[in-house]
Amino acid sequence: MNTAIQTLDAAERFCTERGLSLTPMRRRVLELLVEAGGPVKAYDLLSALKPGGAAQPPTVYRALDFLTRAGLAHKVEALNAYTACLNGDEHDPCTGSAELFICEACGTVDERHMHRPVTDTPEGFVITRSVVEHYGQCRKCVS
Amino acid sequence: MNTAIQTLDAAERFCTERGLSLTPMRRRVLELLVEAGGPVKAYDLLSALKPGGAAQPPTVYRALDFLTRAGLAHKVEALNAYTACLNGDEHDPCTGSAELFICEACGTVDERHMHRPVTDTPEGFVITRSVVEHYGQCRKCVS
DNA sequence: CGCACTGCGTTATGTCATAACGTCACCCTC
DNA sequence: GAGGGTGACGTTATGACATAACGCAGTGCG
Repeated sequence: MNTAIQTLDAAERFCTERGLSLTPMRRRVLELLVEAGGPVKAYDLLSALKPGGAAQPPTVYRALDFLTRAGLAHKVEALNAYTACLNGDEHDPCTGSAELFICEACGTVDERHMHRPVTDTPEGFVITRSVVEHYGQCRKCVS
Repeated sequence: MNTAIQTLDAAERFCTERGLSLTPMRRRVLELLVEAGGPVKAYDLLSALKPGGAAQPPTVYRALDFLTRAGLAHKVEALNAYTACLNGDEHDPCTGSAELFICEACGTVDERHMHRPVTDTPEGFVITRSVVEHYGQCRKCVS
């Protein structure tokens, strides 16, 4: 799939612009996330990494930590899984929180960024991070 | 604290009305959640249960499963923790998804129910369950 | 009684994540 | 170019979260 390569290149640019180093390890993990096109478990990434040298859990978790901090990936909290953060072919990683729509039938994740304000906030509450995940069925799987 | 007893009684009524059996074990776990006033880890509940007979993980997880299905408790996904679902003194457990505001300073959870529609849904996507968790600081901890 | 069902005990195991320490490469500065 | 700081990663071990699978007791019902 060609888009994967394009977005990886874009990710590379994104990192260099910001002084972040997208090392081979990190790039490889991002590549796996992009190829998957949906949430992937850390230990599945680990297995996928094995062929080229035995990787250990901390290796993967460090890469995921980097990618999530950089905004190139998200953790899907309710699944204990991780997904790449890409906006189509134009790579423009989200800066804040994202809203995820996860199809429980085919596993794909549709990502939207939160435009809508949180109107029902308790008085004086200051939000620093939000987790918004919707589970259900996508258009294809409903029909 | 008297409200705890009131809400537990209310929970009891709530269950009997619906043909659910709030057994001593389940009631005890709910009681612990209410007393905590915030998210509690499963293994912390387990420790709290120990004094009166050695409990094992499945015991707690079964109780939590019952309570969450009944709408008397929620799992806080991003914390791997659980919290009681109580609306003040009047016990009226939520039927659908809740929106949680979690103070990272004092650990309290403020629960709101989602009145607002999700406007930015992908076309044709049918939502069956939503996880909405906001992290930050409550009014008391900000100042 | 014989049977199904529910709740819970018990043992064992599976799954997810991180602590702690060592090594190497890189870069900066003197 | 020797010393020293830093960041990335390897490695070992362990901690933290969750469930599978089986058995048994109590209850309700034909």
